[in-house]
Order: sequence, then C-alpha cells, then structure tokens
Amino acid sequence: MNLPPLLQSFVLHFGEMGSRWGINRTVGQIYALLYASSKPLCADDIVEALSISRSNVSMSLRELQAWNLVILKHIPDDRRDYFTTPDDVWQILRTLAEERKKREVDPTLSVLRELLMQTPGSEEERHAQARLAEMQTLIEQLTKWYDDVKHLETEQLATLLNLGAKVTRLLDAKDRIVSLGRRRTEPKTP
Amino acid sequence: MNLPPLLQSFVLHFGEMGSRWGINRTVGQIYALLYASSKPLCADDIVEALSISRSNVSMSLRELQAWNLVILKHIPDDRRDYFTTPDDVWQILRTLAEERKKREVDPTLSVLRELLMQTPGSEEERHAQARLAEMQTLIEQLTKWYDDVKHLETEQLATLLNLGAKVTRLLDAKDRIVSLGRRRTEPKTP
DNA sequence: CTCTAATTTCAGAAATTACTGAAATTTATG
DNA sequence: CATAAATTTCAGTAATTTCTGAAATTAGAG
Repeated sequence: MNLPPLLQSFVLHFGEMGSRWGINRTVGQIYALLYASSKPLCADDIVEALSISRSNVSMSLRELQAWNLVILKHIPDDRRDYFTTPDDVWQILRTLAEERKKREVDPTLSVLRELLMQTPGSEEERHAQARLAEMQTLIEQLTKWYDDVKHLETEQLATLLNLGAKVTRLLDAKDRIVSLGRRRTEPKTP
Repeated sequence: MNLPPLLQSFVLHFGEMGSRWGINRTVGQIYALLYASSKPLCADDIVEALSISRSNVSMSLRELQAWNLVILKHIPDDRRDYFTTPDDVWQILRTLAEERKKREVDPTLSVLRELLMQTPGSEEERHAQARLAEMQTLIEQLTKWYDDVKHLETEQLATLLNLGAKVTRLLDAKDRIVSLGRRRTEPKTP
C-alpha cells in the first residue's frame, strides 16, 4: 500500500471497522479510498493503491455497486471504468439507511409477520408469539418513522436533528397555544 | 435442536441474520431463544435447545453480557445461572443503540478527529481532509441528536416517532404563531 | 469480423472466525 | 476446608469467508 499517510490511516481504519459494519476489509478500504480521493479511480488504480488482486477489486466494486454506494464514471477517450462515491454525505446516509433497512430489517419483519399468522400450539408458543408481536410493533413504529422522514430535504432533516428532544417541548407549547386559542373562542370546551 | 416449530423458526432466523448484524450465528440464536422464552434459561437448557456445546454457550453468553443484552437471574435453591433478556423492547432498543454507537461510531469519530488535527502534506491530503471533515460534521450532528433523544422516556420517544416529518410542519406553525404574537405587541420588528 | 484491452468468473489456497472437548478454575455447601 | 457442581479457558479442529491467479467473457476500435 503506497498512499499519503493521512489517506492510508483513513483507509486502514475503514478496513478494520468493516467487519463490525458487516462488510469485509477490502470493501471497506476501497470505499474509504474512493470517498477521500479527489478524482475517480479505475480498478487498476485501486489495485496499486491497496496492493490487492485485480479480481478482488472487481468483486468488491460489484459489492459496493450492489449497495449503491459507488458511482460509475467514464473519462473521454478511456475505455476503463472509473468509480467515485456520491459527493453529498447526506445522500450517502440516505442510501446507507435504505440498504441496511432492506438487508437487516425487512427480512426480520417479514418473518415476524409470517410467524404471527400461525396458530400457537402450546402455552410456550403463545408466549413466544406475544414477544414477537412486541418486537414487530416496535420495528413497525421505527420503520414508519423512517419512511416518513426519509423524504425530507437535507435542510429539513438537519432542522429535525437540531431540534432533537426539544420537539416534545415544542409539542407541549403548541398544545398550550392551541388550547389557549380554543379557550378564547370556545370557552366551554374541556 | 428440539423446539416448538414457531420458536425454532424464530431462533433460526436470528441465527441467519446474525452475520448481517455483525454477531455470529450462535449468539443470535441464543438471544432469540432467551427473548422468546417465557422463563429464564440456564446454560444447559440452551445446550439442549440448540444442540451446541456447553463451552460455546458459555462464550456466547459472555458476548451477550458484554452487549448488556442479557440479564443474569438466580432461582432460589439452584446454584446455576439463569438468563433472560429485558422485558421492555424500548429498553432493548436503547441498549442496542448505545452499544452499536460505542463499537461502530465512536472509534471512527475519534480517528477522524485525530486525522483532522494533522497538517496536510499535499493537495491530495488537503482534499481528503475536507472530505473527512464533511463526514465528521455529519456524524457529529447525528450523535448530537442521539445524545439528546436517548434520555427521553418511552412515551415521549413514541410521540416523537409518531410525529415523524410532521415536526417540520409543526415548527413552521410555531414560527407563524410566534411572529403573529410578536406582530401584535411589537409591530415594527421585521 | 478480428484483435486487444478491460472486466468478470471461479476453483482452489489462505486467512479468519467459530466451535468443541478436555482440563482448569471458580463457587457454593456441608 | 473438602467436595461437588457449575462455569470458564484454551488448544486444536472445523467451518466459513476472503482472496488470488488463471481462464473465460465482454466490449470497443479498427
């Protein structure tokens, strides 16, 4: 591996974290490299930068493409494929969320739904179903929130983040204001 | 493995998903089993239920304890250790979020901070730093939101989830109400 | 259509991770 | 403190995942 020290540290870190994030070392390293590079790289650039085999690069790029984390670019008068990551980190976040949901949450939700359709054959199964139902409810609440929020523009999303827990206070304030308004016009409503 | 069919399907699914979630099969299976069981289980119960070795159970339980996902219980006049998961799925969610943040996000944030302290030695490094800075900003916004929201009670958290994107509309409404109020008392403020 | 560059596929090797059984250690009890 | 039950450790093995090099395929230029 022959990279500027800063880039190398970043790439190595992403490689190490890869396993915790459920991707492998090479995929993590390639993503980090593409993310931090100032221009698109072709497969052979990656082979050289990371000292790994050409076929490994090919398979890892395919994996990154399956995750929609990488963009294919073409350079005039050059038949090779060049790759970058999207510029906008918020867009990257959205993609990551979408793909992880698809791979890590949706299959579980569908298993839960299926198992909750069954008629329990014993007290033990009846209890298990009750627990699965709790899990299902939680996951559905979370995904419903996600489906709602994912359409927001970056600016609105940032606003929502900055609000954080203040939202609940805001909600209280709104309730007070509304009920105040109501009291003025409809004084007899509870 | 000798379990009621429903429980078995659930356990096997968690085992399979394990790799995507960054835990191994056995750990996933044991968690699922404990989660869905109506009473605490001891190590030998798990050995029998999942047909795996006693030492594997021991190591996997240790792993689950490191994640704070499992509770150690004692039954009177029985020296064996019994295990369950917390009852409250919201509490489980909180624990999961906290542990994943600790393992998957914090180390990256600390690497980013360190690399952004360095003086870039080339134009390529300067560009890389700019990209790392974008990533850092995003992660810090997200973790700031998380730190804010994690203290909320379950009920408030559920409220926040139910609001979803409506928060931004609510915020607009509040702005209008406030500026309306201001106009009445301070008509010359822009 | 032919030639060549670029990319992909895939069988096997290498590396890593998970699992087991035996031995060691810890813990509770009389 | 001796004993037995429960649990943990760990070295070796099994299973899985990752990676490579060679061969096959695809795509572009002439």
